[in-house]
Amino acid sequence: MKIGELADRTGVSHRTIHYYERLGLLSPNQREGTGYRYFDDEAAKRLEKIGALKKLGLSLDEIASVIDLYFEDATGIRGKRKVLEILKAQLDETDTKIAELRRFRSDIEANIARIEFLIEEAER
Amino acid sequence: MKIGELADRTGVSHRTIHYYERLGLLSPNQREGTGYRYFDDEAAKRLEKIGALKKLGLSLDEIASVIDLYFEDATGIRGKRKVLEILKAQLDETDTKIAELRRFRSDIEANIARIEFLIEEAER
DNA sequence: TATAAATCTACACTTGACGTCAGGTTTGAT
DNA sequence: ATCAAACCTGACGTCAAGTGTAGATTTATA
Repeated sequence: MKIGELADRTGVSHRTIHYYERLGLLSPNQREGTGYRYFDDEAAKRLEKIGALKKLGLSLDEIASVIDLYFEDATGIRGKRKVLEILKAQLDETDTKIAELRRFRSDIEANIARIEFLIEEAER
Repeated sequence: MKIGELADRTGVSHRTIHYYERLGLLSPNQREGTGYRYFDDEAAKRLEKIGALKKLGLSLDEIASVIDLYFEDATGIRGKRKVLEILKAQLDETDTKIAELRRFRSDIEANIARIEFLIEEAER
């Protein structure tokens, strides 16, 4: 598919796709003589994954350095250990983030309880 | 305490503190004739909370509009219900984010398992 | 009392992540 | 064949979130 369709399907603007390409986050699988970019379905999946990683707070640079891990094919065992390392680091980071969110969550709950108490008290 | 100490204690640069003040995220509790800013302990807590909210992905503008909820004193029951609403919305948001992170986490785990399998296979 | 360190204001600069615009090429529909 | 729509590149603009710098003032210390 061409860039327009990819943009429509993913909700990512074509200029943003250009930009991501320049950063090495994804690349069209062929450009033939004409200059037009042609993408396959994986490109759409990559864009989705990029969005998810962004939501996690990763910068595009950080994403660029890990995105390929999610789309490696089964061939090429070379470097797999390193991939494993990086993935495990990501796992740790994710756990940390979850823990932080949990703490934040109970903070909010405490605040809610406090306010609810105040309201109740005021109503009596 | 003066801005330097606050900066040291929170790890937020004095320039950033100035910047936050301009955005209405926090304000020194007095400035007397001299022009120097003097902060109390609450300022440090506010900076911490700002950091937490940023980590949740809130913009400084959004933070400015909710930060006070966390530091309201017990007086003034007026509007408490609204505060409650906002806090509950935040709670929901937080839950959503936690859920997203969990999904992301199991994604990573799946990838780790896949790669581990590949390595093991290659070693045999 | 001198002088170095901390602080002030105001303005300019930076970086990341895009968006806009202009001028040119390619494609698709008639 | 033509002509609009889609695409290309490159340069510039923008917005958020800061950071840097200069010149002046205030405070702390020897």
